[in-house]
Amino acid sequence: MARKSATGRIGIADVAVKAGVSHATVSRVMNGNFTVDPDIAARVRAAAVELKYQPNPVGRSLALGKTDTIGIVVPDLANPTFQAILRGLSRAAAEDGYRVLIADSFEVSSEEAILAGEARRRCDGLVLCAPRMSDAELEEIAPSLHPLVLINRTTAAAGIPSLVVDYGQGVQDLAEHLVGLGHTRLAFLAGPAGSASHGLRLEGLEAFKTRHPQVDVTMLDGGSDFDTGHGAVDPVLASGATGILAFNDLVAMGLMSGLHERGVDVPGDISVTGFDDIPFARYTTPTLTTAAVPIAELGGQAWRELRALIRKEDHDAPGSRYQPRLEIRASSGPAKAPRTAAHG
Amino acid sequence: MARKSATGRIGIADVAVKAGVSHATVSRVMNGNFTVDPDIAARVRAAAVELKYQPNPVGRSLALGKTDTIGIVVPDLANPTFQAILRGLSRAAAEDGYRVLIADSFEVSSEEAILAGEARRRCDGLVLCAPRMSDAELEEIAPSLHPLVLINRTTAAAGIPSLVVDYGQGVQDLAEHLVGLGHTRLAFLAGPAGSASHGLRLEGLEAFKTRHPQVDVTMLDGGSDFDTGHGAVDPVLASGATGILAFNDLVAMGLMSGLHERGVDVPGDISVTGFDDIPFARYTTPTLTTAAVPIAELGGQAWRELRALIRKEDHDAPGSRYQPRLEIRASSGPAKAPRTAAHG
DNA sequence: CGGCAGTGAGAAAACGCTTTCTCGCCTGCC
DNA sequence: GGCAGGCGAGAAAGCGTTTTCTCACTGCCG
Repeated sequence: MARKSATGRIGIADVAVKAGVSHATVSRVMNGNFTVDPDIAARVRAAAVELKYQPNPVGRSLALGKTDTIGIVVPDLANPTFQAILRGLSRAAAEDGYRVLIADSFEVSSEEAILAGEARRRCDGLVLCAPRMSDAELEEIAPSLHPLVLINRTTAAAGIPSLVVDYGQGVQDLAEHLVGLGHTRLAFLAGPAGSASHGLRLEGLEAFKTRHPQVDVTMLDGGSDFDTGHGAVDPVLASGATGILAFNDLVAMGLMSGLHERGVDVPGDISVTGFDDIPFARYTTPTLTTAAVPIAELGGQAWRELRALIRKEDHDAPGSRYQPRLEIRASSGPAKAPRTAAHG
Repeated sequence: MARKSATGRIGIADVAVKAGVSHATVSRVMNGNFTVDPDIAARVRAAAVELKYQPNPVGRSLALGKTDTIGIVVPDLANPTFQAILRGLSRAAAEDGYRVLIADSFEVSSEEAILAGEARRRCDGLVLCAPRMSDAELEEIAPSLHPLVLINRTTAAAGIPSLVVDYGQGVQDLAEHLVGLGHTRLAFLAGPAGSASHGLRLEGLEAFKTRHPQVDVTMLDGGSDFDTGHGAVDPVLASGATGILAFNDLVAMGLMSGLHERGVDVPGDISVTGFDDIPFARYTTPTLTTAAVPIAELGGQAWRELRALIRKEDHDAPGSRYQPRLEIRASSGPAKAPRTAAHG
C-alpha cells in the first residue's frame, strides 16, 4: 500500500496522503519550516518515518537549483598526488554536506574540456586539477565553468582562484641542497611535457643554472611514474651526474630501485631526490630526500575557495601559493670524487 | 539576449525561441528522434550550437528517472586498495558514459548506512566497498540500495552480487611459502578488527594451523597502514618469529623499514610478507613477497555487475571470487637457526 | 472531390520537489 | 457583534527536461 506511482519509490505524495495533509505541508515539515502547526508536523514526521520517506535529491536539486555536489577533474587517478588532493577535497566538502563527483581524463587533454563541462553541469562547482589543456583553451572555457577553482594552474580569466605549488622554488631548494653537499654534476629526470608543474620545475632549474653557472645540469627524458625512474638508470649513469633530481617521488623510487639492482650505492655513489613527499618517501631504503608539498591541505583549501565562490562571498578569488619544504633524508649525501661517465 | 530566465543559464526554451519551434521539438532533435523534419532539425541544431546549449542534466535526470551516475562507498580513501578499486570502477564506468560519486566513511561504520543511502538516492546504482557495518545492518539496508554490488563482503540478501578476494587462501599460500623455507615460528600482524577481509585471513590461518600443528603462529595487534608496521617492530622481535605475515603491503613496508632501522636483516634474520601487491611492493628494499590481488580488475568487474543490474539483464547476481597469486620476491628467504626472543 | 491514413509538430502532462500565492478561519479589538 | 489582521495550510506555479496525446495538414485513393 505504501509504495505507489511510476517509480515504485515512495514520494512526498505518499507521505501527504498518509498524514492527511497536502504535499506542500510535508515539504515544509521536512525542511524545518516552523510556520506549521506542531501537531500536524508531528503527524507528518510520523508518517515519514513509518514510510521510510527520503526526499528525492533530483527533484530537490531541480527545485532548488543546486545539487550539493562538486566535481573534480584529474588527469590521472593513479597519481598519488591527485589521490591526496581528492581525499582532502572529499573530506573537507563532506564536512559541509557536499559530495564529490570524480572525472578522470586519463591524461588525454582533449577530453578535459568535455569532462569538465559535463561534470560542472551536474554540480555546484568544479575543481580543475592540473589540467593538461592549453592556456588558450583553459581561458576560453573557464568562465563557463564558474564556480571554478584551479590547482597547479593559473589563468587570466577573472574570478578564478588558483592554488599553486611553487615547484620552481622546490626544485631550486633541492638543487641547492645537492650543491651544498659538493655535487657539481646534476641531472634532472623530466616529467610529462604537458604538465604545468613540470614547466615550473624547468623555470626553477633555469634560475638555478644562472645562479650556478659552474654546475652541470643534464636534462633527461622522463615521465611521472615508477617505471620511468626504473628505466632511467642507464641514461642517469651515462650522464655522469652524482646528484639526481627526479621529477617526483615515484620516479625517484623507481630510479633508486634500478640503481640498487645495479649495485650502485645511494647516496654513496649517487644522491637522489624526489618531489612531493608522498607517504612512502619516508619508508624507502634509503629514506628519500624530497620537497614536501602539503598536498592534503591543498584539497581542503580548494574546497574552502570553492565554497566561498558557491556562497558568493566576495572573496576576491585570492588563491594561494604553497612553498614546498625541503625534507632531507638519507638518499642524499656528500658527493664523492667525480666519476667517469662509463659505468658497469 | 541569449541568456534569460531565473537561473541565468540558457535552457531548451531559449533554443526553441531562436529556432522558432516548440521546446518539445528541440528535445526531440537533441535526443536524435528522427520523426522531425530534417530542415527543422538542422535549424534547431544550428540554434543550439550558436547558443552553446547544453541540456541540464538535473532536469533530464528527473524526467528520465536516471542519473547516469553510480556511487561508491569506501571505508578509507587513503587506502591504496580502495583507490585502485575506485580507479578501475571509474574507468570502466566512464567507458559506458557513467560517472562516479564517491563517499568516504573514514572508517566510522555508523556513518556507512547513511552515506550509502544518500549516495544511492543520487545515483543509479551503488558499490559498497568492504563495508565495516555488521552483517545484520548490511542485510537490512541492502534491499533498499539495489542495484548494489558488494566488494569483499557477502550478504544473505538476494540479488546482490559479491566480489570477494579469497584472503584466506592467500594468507595460507604465504604461510605455506614461509614454512617451505624452513620457518617454524610465524607471526601475523592483524588488521582492523571490523574488516571482513581480516576475518577471512584469520579463518585461513586457522585452517593453516590445523594443517601444521607444529608451526607456532603468534597473533599480534595491528592495523592497516605504514605506522602500524613501523610500530610493530618490538612485538615482532619479542615474538621470536622468523616469518612475519603482515596484514597488507603497507604494514609490511612499515615493518621492514622499522627492522632496517634496528639493523635486522630482511630476509636474512626475518622474512616478511605483505598482501595486495600494491605497485610499490616491487620497489621496496628488499622487494616484497606478497599475495597479488588483481585489484584494478575488481573495480572493472564491479562495474560490469552493476551495469547488468541497472540494465535489468537477468544475470543471477553471480559475483566472483578472486584468488590471490603468490608473488615471491626478495623479502622472504630461508629460515636461519632459531633465535632467542631477546634482541637488540 | 471528399474522406482517410499517415506524418510531423505543438500542447500539455509528468518527473518530485520547493515556494509563492491565496484563501479560510480564528482571534481580538472597537 | 462585526470587521481587520494574522496565521496556517492548501492550491498552484515553477525548476528543465522527456514523452504522450492531440491535432492540423498533406497526399493518396476511391
